[in-house]
Amino acid sequence: MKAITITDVARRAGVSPKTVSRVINGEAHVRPEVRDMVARVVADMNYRPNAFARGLSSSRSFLIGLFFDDPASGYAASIQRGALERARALGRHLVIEPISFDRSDWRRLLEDTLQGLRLDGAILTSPICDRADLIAVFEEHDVPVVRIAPGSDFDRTPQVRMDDRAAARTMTEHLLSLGHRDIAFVLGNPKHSASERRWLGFQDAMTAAGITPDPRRVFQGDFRFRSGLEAADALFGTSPHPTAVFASNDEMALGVLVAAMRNQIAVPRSVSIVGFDDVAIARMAWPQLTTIRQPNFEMGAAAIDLLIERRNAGADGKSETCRELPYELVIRSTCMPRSLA
Amino acid sequence: MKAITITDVARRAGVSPKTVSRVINGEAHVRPEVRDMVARVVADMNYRPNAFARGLSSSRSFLIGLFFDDPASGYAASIQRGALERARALGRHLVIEPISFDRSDWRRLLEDTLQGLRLDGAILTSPICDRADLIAVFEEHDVPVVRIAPGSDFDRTPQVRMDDRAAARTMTEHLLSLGHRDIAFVLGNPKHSASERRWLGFQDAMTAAGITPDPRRVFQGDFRFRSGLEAADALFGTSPHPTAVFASNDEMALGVLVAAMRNQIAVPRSVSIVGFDDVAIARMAWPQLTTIRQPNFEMGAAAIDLLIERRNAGADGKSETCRELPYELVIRSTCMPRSLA
DNA sequence: CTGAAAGCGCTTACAG
DNA sequence: CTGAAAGCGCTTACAG
Repeated sequence: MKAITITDVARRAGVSPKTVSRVINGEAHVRPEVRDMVARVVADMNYRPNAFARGLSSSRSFLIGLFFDDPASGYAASIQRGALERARALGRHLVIEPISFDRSDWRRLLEDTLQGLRLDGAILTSPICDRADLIAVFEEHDVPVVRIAPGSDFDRTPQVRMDDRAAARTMTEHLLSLGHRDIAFVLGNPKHSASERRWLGFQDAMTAAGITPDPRRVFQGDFRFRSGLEAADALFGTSPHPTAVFASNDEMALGVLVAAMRNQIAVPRSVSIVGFDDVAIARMAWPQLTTIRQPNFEMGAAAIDLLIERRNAGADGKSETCRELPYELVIRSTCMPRSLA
Repeated sequence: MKAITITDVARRAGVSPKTVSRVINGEAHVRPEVRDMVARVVADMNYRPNAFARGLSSSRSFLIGLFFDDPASGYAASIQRGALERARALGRHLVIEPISFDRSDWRRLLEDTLQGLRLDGAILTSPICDRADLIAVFEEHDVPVVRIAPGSDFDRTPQVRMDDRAAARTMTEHLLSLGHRDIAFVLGNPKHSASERRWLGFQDAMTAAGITPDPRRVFQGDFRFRSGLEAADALFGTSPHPTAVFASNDEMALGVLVAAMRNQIAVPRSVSIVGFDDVAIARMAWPQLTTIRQPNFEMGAAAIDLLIERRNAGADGKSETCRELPYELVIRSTCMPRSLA
């Protein structure tokens, strides 16, 4: 199948290739009747511009890179899906790129990609979005970056975020409103800046309620199931055990839930458990997990929007630099008022 | 930062651009000392070929498309990860493309991609890999395809698979060896050809053991958690309930597990439950799920291998057309001998 | 084994 | 508002 080129279209339409180019790129300065006519020929001939020719002459690639540390995590998957749908709707393609800082040649690999692919933009997710040396590489190669949930250098790039601290505070207040006072907290992976924000939000609410969190009720986790399980095994080994546990994400909350079962502690009758994220597995547990819904899909889509707006606004033009998306407290079945315990 | 071109390298090395091209592409017919010298200049100058110029002149893109129906499923995520790692190791980039047959213009969207991006190859996953009209579009555009776990038209494209039928038979034999005779089966989503193969494997083992599966113990599911839950609620409403349940994937097995808990049926004491896939959540349940490990990561990587081998072999050359990967029975904690029940 | 010429299919920069 | 010319940075096809 021989591909149709812009020259074929121009010949058939009786105009120059440049005019066809103007029409397909929606540029101004084409008489309406010419525009319509050319558009009709384009559709008739089923013409599609060659992305490589376009990229070569204009150094626009229509390719957006999504950079991940661990592309297989549930967190990454939902962001990816949001970015994917929006990118396709806007005629861009999404290239997935893993970054491994373990490899000493990560920088060379990245530069290969950046120089070879001439990405129109890049999306950086947590935790790699907080590496200043990484961002610098993108800056050197003039690739616009949007970061999702960064924890520092807020003025350096546009960003998409949600208020983890307020969300954790809301969740803690929910537990307090149920009468809980002895609340354990499982910290998230310290590499992710969100971990600290969630911990601060927990403290905010406790302090406001006149409670000083007990250090013996705080456990270091890493956002993985196993760490929640181990924290909770330690927790339930003490007597009395806390009446509620706030895990910094759902996967760890599930670990806490399993530990409770192993230790024959009824949930929520004897202990309330809450998570954070609202990933799919929150509804596959029994009881179903009370959690905070984090709008990952929407954050992925918003990151694409910011990148495109930026591009359309031009280097000088002003465009949005921070989009904050709302969270939501999702009450399901792992909590119960303390007085009924 | 002005990019370095092949001409810059050629000038510095005192050779023609064509010779540099030969070196970076590893072509034959370059004197070893020239090759080494040029390679040194390339490294010194930190030269990286422009993918668009390359693509435009050679119609090779170094881009491989991974096509999904539902890119957010856990199944898709692990295949993606395998494909991603192997593709990057071989200097290819992975573009993720969703296909929605719900949209009447799916074909046009796909053709835009195929003609615009000139993919070097495409990986099709289940269930879309069994759509003959989809495969035809790739054929028309001369894009080599490798399918993962197809259910028909085996001679049409190279493929990566595992023996679902034998795996299901193995799992069933495990249950039979524990003394179970009254085994319920939850069917998978009929759109996926693997669903039927698993069902056949179950029947194989039952028949070989002289048992005719009871139709009232067979439930239609769709691979989603909820369908497992609903099937099992029906199941546990009967008396006596089966002593074992084989769900066609882990997510549904988790649904069965939750249903058992809701119905106060002890697992595995009163009922054994097994799944299929060995996704991450199989270990986040309590008790941990006995299942079949499906090598998704390896299948994604193998698909890339087949695509590259094919390309290197040329249109006429022979290359591998079917790679079957091994499964594994993973015994965890949701099963128990029937005699102890 | 090596290179000069032409071309891939667009867009940029300019002219009118 | 429209177009002719040149060029993007490689590789192909050919010659020697």
